[in-house]
Amino acid sequence: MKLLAIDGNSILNRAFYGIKLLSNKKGVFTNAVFGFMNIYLKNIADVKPDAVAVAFDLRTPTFRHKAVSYYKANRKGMPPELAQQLPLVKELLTLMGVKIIECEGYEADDVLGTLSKSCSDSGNHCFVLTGDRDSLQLIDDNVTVLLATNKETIHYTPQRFNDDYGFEPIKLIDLKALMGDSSDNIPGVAGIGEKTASALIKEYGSVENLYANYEESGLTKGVKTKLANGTEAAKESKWLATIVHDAPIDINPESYIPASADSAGISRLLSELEMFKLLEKLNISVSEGTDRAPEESSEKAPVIQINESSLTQDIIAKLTECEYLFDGSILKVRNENNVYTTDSEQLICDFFESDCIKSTDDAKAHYRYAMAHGRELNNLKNDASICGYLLNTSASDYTIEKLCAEYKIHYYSENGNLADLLSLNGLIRKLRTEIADEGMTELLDRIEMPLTEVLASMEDIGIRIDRKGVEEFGTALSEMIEETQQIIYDEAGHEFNISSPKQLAAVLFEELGLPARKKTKSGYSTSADVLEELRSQSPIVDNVLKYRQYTKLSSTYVAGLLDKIAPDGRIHTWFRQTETRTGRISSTEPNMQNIPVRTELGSQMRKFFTAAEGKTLVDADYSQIELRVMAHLCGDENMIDAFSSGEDIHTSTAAQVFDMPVFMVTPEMRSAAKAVNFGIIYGIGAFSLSKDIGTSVAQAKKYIADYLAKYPKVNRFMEATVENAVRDGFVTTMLGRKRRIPELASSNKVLQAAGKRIAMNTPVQGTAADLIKIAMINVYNRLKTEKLDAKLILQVHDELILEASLNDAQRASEILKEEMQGVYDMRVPLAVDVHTGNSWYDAKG
DNA sequence: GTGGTCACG
DNA sequence: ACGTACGTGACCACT
Repeated sequence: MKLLAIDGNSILNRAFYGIKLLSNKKGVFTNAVFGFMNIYLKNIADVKPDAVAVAFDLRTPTFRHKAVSYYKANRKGMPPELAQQLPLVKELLTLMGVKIIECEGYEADDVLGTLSKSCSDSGNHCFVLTGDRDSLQLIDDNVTVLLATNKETIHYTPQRFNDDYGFEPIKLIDLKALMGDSSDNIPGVAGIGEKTASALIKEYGSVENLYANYEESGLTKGVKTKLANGTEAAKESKWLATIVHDAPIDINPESYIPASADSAGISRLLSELEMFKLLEKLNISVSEGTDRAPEESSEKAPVIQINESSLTQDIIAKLTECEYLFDGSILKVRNENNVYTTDSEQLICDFFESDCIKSTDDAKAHYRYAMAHGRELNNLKNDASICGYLLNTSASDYTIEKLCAEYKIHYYSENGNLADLLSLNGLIRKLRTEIADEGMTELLDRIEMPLTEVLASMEDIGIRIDRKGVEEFGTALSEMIEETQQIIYDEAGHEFNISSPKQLAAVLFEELGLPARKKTKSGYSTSADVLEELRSQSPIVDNVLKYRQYTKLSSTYVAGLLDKIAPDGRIHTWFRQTETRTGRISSTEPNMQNIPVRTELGSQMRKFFTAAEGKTLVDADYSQIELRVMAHLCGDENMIDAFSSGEDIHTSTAAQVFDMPVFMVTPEMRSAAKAVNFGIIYGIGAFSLSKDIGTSVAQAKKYIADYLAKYPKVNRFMEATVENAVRDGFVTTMLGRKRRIPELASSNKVLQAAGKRIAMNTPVQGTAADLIKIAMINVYNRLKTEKLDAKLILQVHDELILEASLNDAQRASEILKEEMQGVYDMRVPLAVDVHTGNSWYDAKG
């Protein structure tokens, strides 16, 4: 039979360091569990073993075994992020019916040594799965070592080992006895490294044979002396390097045939860890682990007896409260034990328009449906995914099934395709309770739910685009690309793929010998900031930068946008409301929030976004909203005064930091102050600031210190925010939006520092997001109630764009400005710039 | 699918 | 010793 013997500690280690730190919403780290299971499942599929044993180190206070005695006792312990995952993996394996071996005083590799030896002796085949090359000594005809590396798992048979090392596997012990291994505290022979050791073993076969014969050999004097001095060390090291094969464990492979798995237990554990992909891979549904929800308590059976019937006008008229789901063609409404379905557009719209209080999922799509049919959607109070998002902005998605698992609500999978609909009631009630507990009810009712309708309307209306103009721009770009490409080929002396960072790096840094500064994981960086520094050294650099700019415009903007023009000649982006960690909305297919503006050439794109015939665009953007939010949140008088005076904030900051009157501030000083202001919002760091403004780190440090001295409450606010975040594990915006920050619980300094920057930035960015969302809702409602021919069509974080009839544009722009400025009572004024124009380019002012 | 790069606020 | 500012999405090369 086939036995798969796994070095649990080794694989867990590899998993932990190979995958970035992940955690569930409670802050439990999960990356090692995730990685371990991936490696485990992959190898189970490859090997198809009859039996599986997973060995873990077990160290006890009373050291009985050599390896533990003192040599390994001083090894660095596991970081806490990994240590806390160890019991989780053991629990998971146990639930899966997999046998775990822990033997007091022995390490995992000793257990594997024992198991593989006994398998080999009894004619069974053993596969040893580990990340540790030490175990390669166990290889023989009946023992294959599966070495897990970052990329792949290498199957080490005797043949493969010989190909790699040039001697038999068992002699790996002798190799280590000579060269030593610092990570295992094996001293080896002083002065003998890998190359010499390997040559010696290839020639002499073993430490013993080497020492019996080396004196008379033709080895150099130096090597002979080293060997002579290391006689004892070699013997001791060989003993240390030898994996034992007589650990007191059950060696009968039959004992390790897995027991049946506890699906419910696995489902519960993995749901808790939010590892839903893994659950899927194991063919277990999340619902298997969910108990009946407390709300649904025991008097109700899991299967609800449902009366299904067709939706009718009479039923709609009688409904007062219900849950419904709608996939775009079939509407399913639930009320008590009744489910009503229909595919009639008429009935669907009538239902949407009815007074019934509604709960659903994906509200925005339903508003769009209603709008497309010229109808309304009334009294929609709850959207499960929006609720889920408010409670945890970091999840990858918010399906009803996952939310049920996460919030321990019974998921009615017994009821087949009605599971989502029947689970919705309990789920929404639970999410509502949690939202209330966390003080986010207003955020949900006053901002996020009303916003779904606004976003639906914006998507539905879209923005007109001049297809012909874009096509012509594309043609011009193509010619420029062609031309630039040819020049680059000439300068390089040959053709290559300029778009390949790898090939470009080869040309620039190897063939042309330009100095490479920054490295990436896979080679030298060719990013714009690196190239910028090299511009003076070769004309090719400038052309590469041009090529990059042209191809970016051509592929992402010209081709990308042409691809998204709808039959009505307009672009209908998708606004995502449950995507960002901070509370901003995002835009996809296409992304309308990153249309070029910063360069002259790029900004030409905006000329093609226009108002329809007889209409105009009105564009309003907040000036420095994030700094104003900061001033409000921290209450610093100096900063508030600066904004209240109407002075340019960067100039004013420069005057403060450089301690001089405003009229003496030079453009350079203003620009440095601007960089510091950005730094303050992002969670300041001297290194990055110095790079940004091209000064020394010391100088940057001084700027920051001077800044914080002038704005003491900014400093205090930052410190308090981080302190609270570390204590609570989350930060909050002005309107109560929360973001968990698991990085703060990490023991990794780099991650911790990142967590602190997130803590400093999120309340500012998130509050600005809250404010513009409120403004959007108010603008939308004002335009509607005042019956203006003007509609919101785009939001770009601090900017709102309307399409208005020429008649109503003036009034609409007044409303826009008024609502944006007056959105919230702040300690500083909110300034808004408004412009009107036929194209986005013109309306941007 | 991931990493590099670059567009935006 | 190491990595280096916050938040996004799209495209390309490469594995």
